Amino acid sequence: MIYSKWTSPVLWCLLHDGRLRFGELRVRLPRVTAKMLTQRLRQLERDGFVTRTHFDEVPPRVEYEATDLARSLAPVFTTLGEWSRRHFAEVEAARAAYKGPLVS
Amino acid sequence: MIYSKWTSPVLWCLLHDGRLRFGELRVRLPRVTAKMLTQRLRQLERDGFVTRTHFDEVPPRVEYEATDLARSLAPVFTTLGEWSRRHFAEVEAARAAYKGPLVS
DNA sequence: CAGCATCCACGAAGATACTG
DNA sequence: CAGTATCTTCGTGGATGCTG
Repeated sequence: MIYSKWTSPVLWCLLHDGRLRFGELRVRLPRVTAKMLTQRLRQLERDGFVTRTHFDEVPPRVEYEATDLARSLAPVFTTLGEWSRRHFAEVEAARAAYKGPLVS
Repeated sequence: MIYSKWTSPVLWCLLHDGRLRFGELRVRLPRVTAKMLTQRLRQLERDGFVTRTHFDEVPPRVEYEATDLARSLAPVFTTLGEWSRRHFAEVEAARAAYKGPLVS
């Protein structure tokens, strides 16, 4: 999950704002393409993190919602965020002080 | 960090087993190539997570060790591990039950 | 509106050969 | 032993066009 670029942002939106339509997610994540958004949502659905509800209307409406399994990730997000707030400045300091060969 | 394939495994070895030589890391991570191991170690050094100690001997000896900054990541590893132990079975169950289109 | 199909760009990673 | 150099492979992600 973490390894894919847009999974966390998508999940974050659904955890934070509740049930959302495809287009509403696009508004919240202006840089994501429709293709990638679809791919990530399918994967999240397959893995049990979101539910997809399709309404047979015109124009079409599809809503996505985070599951309890997704909500169980809250401590992971919290711990990562805490670490970042407390320690990321040290990373930046190390980078500024680094004198060795450039990292590819 | 998480986004790169070998960063976590390398860091895990150094946090778990202490100071290690380049070759000792290769033994613990048999699938990593020397090139990638070097790249990740350089990046970890640049970002302040490991120290590199070079001994001017023949044959050469280089030792890597996790810093306090690396050790500060312990809660992140713990939380992720806890989540996995408690919930990964649910992901596998969701995958087994999934009937939709295959995810690229 | 919510997508799918197609093609393309790019960077991480792998394979292999060589070296101080 | 601990790398470096070079080439190739692979997969994510981006851009564009089309459709029920």
